[in-house]
Amino acid sequence: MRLIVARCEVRYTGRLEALLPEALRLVMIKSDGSVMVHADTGGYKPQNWMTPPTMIEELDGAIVVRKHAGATEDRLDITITEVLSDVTHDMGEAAALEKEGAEVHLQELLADAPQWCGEGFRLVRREWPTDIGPVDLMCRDGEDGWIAVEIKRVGTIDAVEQLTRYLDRIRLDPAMDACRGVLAAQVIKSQARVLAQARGIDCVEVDLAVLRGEREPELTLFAA
Amino acid sequence: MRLIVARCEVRYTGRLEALLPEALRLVMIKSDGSVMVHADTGGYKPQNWMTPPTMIEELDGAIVVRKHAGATEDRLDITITEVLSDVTHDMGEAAALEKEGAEVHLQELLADAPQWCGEGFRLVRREWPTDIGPVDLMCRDGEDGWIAVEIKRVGTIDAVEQLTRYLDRIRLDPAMDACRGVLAAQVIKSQARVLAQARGIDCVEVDLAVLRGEREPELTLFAA
DNA sequence: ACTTAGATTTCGCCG
DNA sequence: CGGCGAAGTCTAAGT
Repeated sequence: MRLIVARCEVRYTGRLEALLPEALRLVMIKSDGSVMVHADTGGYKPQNWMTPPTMIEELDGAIVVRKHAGATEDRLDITITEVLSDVTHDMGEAAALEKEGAEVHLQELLADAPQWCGEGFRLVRREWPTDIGPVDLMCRDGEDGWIAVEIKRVGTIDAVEQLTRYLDRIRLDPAMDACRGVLAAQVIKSQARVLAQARGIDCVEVDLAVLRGEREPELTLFAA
Repeated sequence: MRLIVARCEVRYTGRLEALLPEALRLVMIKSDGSVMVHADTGGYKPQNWMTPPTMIEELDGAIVVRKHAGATEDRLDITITEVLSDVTHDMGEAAALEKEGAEVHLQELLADAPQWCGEGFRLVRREWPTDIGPVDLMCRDGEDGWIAVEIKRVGTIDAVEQLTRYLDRIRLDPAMDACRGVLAAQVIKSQARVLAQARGIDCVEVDLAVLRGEREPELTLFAA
């Protein structure tokens, strides 16, 4: 990884045109060809960048980064006027990130315990195929009724639209014309809840800690 | 901006749980409180990060970054075992990025020349309000018919859904119950085109260079 | 090569 | 502060 702290001007030409006037910035060049230009503020995002695969040329105080982007060419022009620091570190391979709590994980936990999506639910299969894409879970309830379950980390209006499209397709099959829909998410936005209700789709908020059995569900009032 | 090249292990607890096993990485700490952990590969994204506002504590070889995230707390634990480099640069304020070619520019250009959205169109107003959000352009045609125009850089199926939701609301007004819809974009995906046609929504592909008057539209065959 | 869907999306605007 | 829409979104997976 090469780290250049320098006074520079940066121009991007590609999906749009952008110019960074001359100022002190960090230019980070990774061994995979990534190039990022960071200011000391502005948070997470680089002010300018190019993702791999790239071609990097350097002549004099100018760094040109190129990339084939379909028909046209993306191009990053870095003009350096003063170098404060320019160091390269060999970092080798860094182990990958181990994550837990993403949507896929939620789907695994709910597949193992579909009753959290609705009383008496049992799993028929995960990734139930339709001609416009797979439904996360397909279940049946105590009366053998079908239920399509869409799982999100955050349940938005888009999730309701997506589940609606699936239900439209599924119900074309006469054997499943009464298929119900359930949106299951860690958080469900109120607007999504309203739209779901209007379309007869049930909403369920699920708690990761409860699903993992780490925490008891909230106490039921008037429990025996 | 502080740049630390070090062997470290990083743990994130917040919206999910994540662990980065010990390896050589770059820890970037911006003066606005942003913290990013980059590997030498993996492209644009840091392997781990926290966006401002943050609280940063440092004790011995451990850096702890905290942040209030609603009810709970987000936390980044960086455990450093070997420091290869640790430098701080004062960069001052970096000038902001000047962009051109984003959706807002497309909207400005089309607002000035709505005839590119349809023959005889004239603009009534930009950002026409509905109770679920503003329509990009509201126009009327030669027969005084209403047309809601949704503008995107890339026209996808989601854009058609969005415009459909707007039209449903707009047509509730008896004076506008015949309001038509137009999706205008630099590129329109074929799936979006199919869905739009099924819903009676017109699609228009617009060319930025033509809109800016930099280039003539394609020659009309059999022109007089 | 292209399309689709997820993301600790981030970011900005407006209520 | 929450909600919504855009982003040069990026990225990984499937076709």
